[in-house]
Amino acid sequence: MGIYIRSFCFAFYESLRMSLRHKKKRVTVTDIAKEAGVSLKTASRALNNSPHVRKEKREAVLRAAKKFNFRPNISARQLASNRSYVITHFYDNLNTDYLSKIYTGMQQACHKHGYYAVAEATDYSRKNFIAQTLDYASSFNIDGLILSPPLCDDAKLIEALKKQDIKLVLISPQEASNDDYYVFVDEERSAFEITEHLITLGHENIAFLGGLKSHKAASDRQKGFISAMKHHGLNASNKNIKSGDFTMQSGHDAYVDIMKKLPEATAIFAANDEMAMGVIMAALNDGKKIPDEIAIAGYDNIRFSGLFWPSLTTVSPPVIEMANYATNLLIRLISGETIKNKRHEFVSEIIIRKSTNKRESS
Amino acid sequence: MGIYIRSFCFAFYESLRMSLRHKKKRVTVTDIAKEAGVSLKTASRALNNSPHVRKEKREAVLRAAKKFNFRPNISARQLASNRSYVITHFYDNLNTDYLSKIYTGMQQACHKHGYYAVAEATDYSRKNFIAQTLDYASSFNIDGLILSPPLCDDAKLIEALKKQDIKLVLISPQEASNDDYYVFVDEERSAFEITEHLITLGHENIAFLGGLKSHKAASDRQKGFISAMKHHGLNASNKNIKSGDFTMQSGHDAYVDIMKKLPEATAIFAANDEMAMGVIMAALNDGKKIPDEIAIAGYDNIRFSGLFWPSLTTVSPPVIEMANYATNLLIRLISGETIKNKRHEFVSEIIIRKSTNKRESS
DNA sequence: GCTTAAATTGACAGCGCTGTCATATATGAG
DNA sequence: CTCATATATGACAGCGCTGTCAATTTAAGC
Repeated sequence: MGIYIRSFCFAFYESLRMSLRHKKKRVTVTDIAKEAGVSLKTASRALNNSPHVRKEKREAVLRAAKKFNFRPNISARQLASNRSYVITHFYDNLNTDYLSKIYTGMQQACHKHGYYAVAEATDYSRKNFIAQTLDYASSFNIDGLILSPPLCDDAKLIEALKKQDIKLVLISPQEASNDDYYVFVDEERSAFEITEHLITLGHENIAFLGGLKSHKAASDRQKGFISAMKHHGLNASNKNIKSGDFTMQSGHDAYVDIMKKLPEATAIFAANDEMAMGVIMAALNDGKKIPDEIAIAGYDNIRFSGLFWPSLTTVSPPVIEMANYATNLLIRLISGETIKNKRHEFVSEIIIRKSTNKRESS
Repeated sequence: MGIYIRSFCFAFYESLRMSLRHKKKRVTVTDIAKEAGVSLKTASRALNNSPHVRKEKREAVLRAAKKFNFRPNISARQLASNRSYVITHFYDNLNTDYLSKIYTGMQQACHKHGYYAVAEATDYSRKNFIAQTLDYASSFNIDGLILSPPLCDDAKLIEALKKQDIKLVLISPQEASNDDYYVFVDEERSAFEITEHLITLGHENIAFLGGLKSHKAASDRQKGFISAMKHHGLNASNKNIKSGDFTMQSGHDAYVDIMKKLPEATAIFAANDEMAMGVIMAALNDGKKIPDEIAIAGYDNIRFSGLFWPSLTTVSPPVIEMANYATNLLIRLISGETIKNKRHEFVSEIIIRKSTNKRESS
């Protein structure tokens, strides 16, 4: 009985399966080659941009491919070349917002090159995590890996992957060794700019609400804040620099604290959006008008910051572009290209919304 | 929608590429067959759960497969069977939270059956949307499609896909025809339950904040609210039923309105989390203590509702499970199984947090 | 035990592409 | 113009699997 149910549930009935193959005629490289008057292999080379093809033949092939709306059969290519054309993003992170953006960027790049993008959740806390990851990557014959925080900061994992000759590109590592390929964003600069935005609006008493010391991004943001303040001859000291733990609640508490010790503050810049939202709630609770009596800025541009009310001025890291770039880089690595610049820096966008400015500009 | 793969746009240098093939010996079906003492084809059948294999042989094959840690080569299988083993989720929705959950559920099911899960953003507003989608699905040889709102409510699209003999399963369609396969969630029941939760806490004057009439889910939620109130002999009329537009701002405005017309209200149930958050902010602004003076419940369990402060009591639809079920269903359809139950109903979980209850239970 | 139908098994081709390697053609030096 | 070298091209095998179909074994019926 148990067995019957089991096989009933999971069996793939061969006989039934057969009936549903659709025999749509596929355009193959052979067709293209025939049309262009070259050999199969030359057509293949032209389609893969091999440099060893004469210009006229290449053009003839590409013309034929276009005419027939040719799409290479990915499976056949995979099988023949012993590559999977799959790029996987390993993550251990619950921020779906961030993950989706990475996936989108990967997909953009993958599409362009005939690769598949796959996102794979891992459980970083497992003890045999590295072994499992290696097993996965090799048994699925993954061509390349994208690693995001916190995985991209695990030196052991990275070393193990490199030893297996798996190409990888890191997104926003806290610190990267000289032979890692990675993309990152200049947090300090963005923090500088958004602070400057507040200063430009006329604020002079601006408080900064930082995060955990161990979090490199948070301290970079703090540096940016300080240098912007100093650059404009304003005060940046313990008096107006507080720290929280990145939760909304801590933003709320920080507001109360700030207003006690620095009642003249007219603007607060929090190192992440959630704390900024906590600040907003506390400020509203306190009867303050936003942004007239107090302006508030955040960091990260989480999805909710645009839906929040009032909508939140914040810093938006170009995650999609970063993932796109990282994936392109990875594909070039896989293809065997030699790449001089192992790192690429991105700059975030400042998104001005109603929590600092009445006229929303985003 | 990045529909066209142009692998030839960017150079893959053949000569360089050659150098990096790693010759790791793969375990193939042939190895398994040899080990198990059967033919290649029998091994293949056993591995694919074909019913036409004797028990002892099947077991021998599976034992051998396990021993060698065999993983079938997906590309070869794709090529030989003219199927892609790819299931794609087409969406046009910016709610990354929701999308990630669907992807997770799809992946769980896909993993189990050796399929790949792919998520593909589409641009529903394009005029040749249907043609492009069909083109994509057929040129990538997609085996099956998952459609979520709003795509799953486009009768024309669905009809066109069916005509192409592409299997599909819908997630939460507003209304589905009799021959669609779909999963859905009982909104009315969950709304009933969460209303009952408020009633159990002792609330008698409960206001409901609904959404747009055109939104079927919103009106189902309203029905659930009304029947729970009536069931407990409480009033549910125009006096305590308001409507908003699903934004935080509208939640805020509704709170003000409710307090004007129904000052004795001690609880508000909003038809989505964003409005509930707007209500919370307005209530805090109004000097009310949550949940002591006013309890607030939402719907959807968006990621932020757990991070919000106070955290929000809400209804959590089992999106991952739904996507998992839908994908399993799809795979069975692809495999040619005949399925009696075309629809499957899910029930949401009520998540009780601090906006209604001091002792958070989640 | 014999006949017939059903279930099980295996030999083999071939999916569409790329790697290999041998051949052909172009280029350059003398 | 010739030979050496670099470059371009093509024939062919085979990646690992599944579909086909024919051969074989088993079960069923009498």
